[in-house]
Amino acid sequence: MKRNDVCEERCIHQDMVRKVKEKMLEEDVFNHLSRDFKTLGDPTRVKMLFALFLEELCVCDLSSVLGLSESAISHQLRIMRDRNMVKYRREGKMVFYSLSDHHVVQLLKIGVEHARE
Amino acid sequence: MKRNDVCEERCIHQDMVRKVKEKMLEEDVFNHLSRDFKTLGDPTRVKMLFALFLEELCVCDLSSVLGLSESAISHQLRIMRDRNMVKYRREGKMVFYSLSDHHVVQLLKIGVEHARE
DNA sequence: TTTTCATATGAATAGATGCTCATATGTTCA
DNA sequence: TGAACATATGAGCATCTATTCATATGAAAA
Repeated sequence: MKRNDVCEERCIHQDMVRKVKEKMLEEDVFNHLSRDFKTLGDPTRVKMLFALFLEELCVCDLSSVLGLSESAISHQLRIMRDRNMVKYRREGKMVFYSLSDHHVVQLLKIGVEHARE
Repeated sequence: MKRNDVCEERCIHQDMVRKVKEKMLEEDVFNHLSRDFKTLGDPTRVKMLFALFLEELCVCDLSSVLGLSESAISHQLRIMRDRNMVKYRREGKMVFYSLSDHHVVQLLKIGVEHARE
């Protein structure tokens, strides 16, 4: 028979655990949160976002700045579009990308501070 | 013959690209940065960090809070120890973990704000 | 010392992910 | 319309990663 939540014994600090469980956020919030961090958790994407923080750029520009294929850049842009981290505007054949969210800028700034220490 | 950086033609906005390239941070900074974000980019780890933000907890407590095996928790703790995101203290047979870095708290807070919108 | 318990860790595996290549879409210009 | 070009996307593959299971370590109690 499987031990259930209530009759935990062993090393568990029941009071602490109960208290923490009550204060934990909803599953969805954690999933959303970790998905956003994961999006920032790739060197290519973080470079792209930093570049877009400096200037609005087209796919070709990003490709040149990062030294990666336009296909690779475009795939990553799609991911960041889906996560609402970048927005775009079309101008003729080109598509210009820029950051869509001020939170991204905040996260980048804090991250850079931390990374530099 | 491969086209080099200087004689790019096509769609590239040379001035912008040059400007952005100059302002880009060092490779190491981006790698460190993305590694930190990646560490936050997993539901299990983000839950663990949030729980540790609420209370100092032992492995067994975290296992109970998250509903995951102690082995899984321990593996994740090791990753976060290596990234200097959590610290620990031994007390008898138990090891208590807590957050080691105020940046982590900042990142979590901004992330939660964003995730909730 | 030996046993017990809390934690740590190595190996294995299933699933996720980033890039490349080929191809499709959509816009401009001839 | 058709050619040229910028971007987007699907498939495939190599790599990475989170968990499980088995085992090791380390501390306390018997």
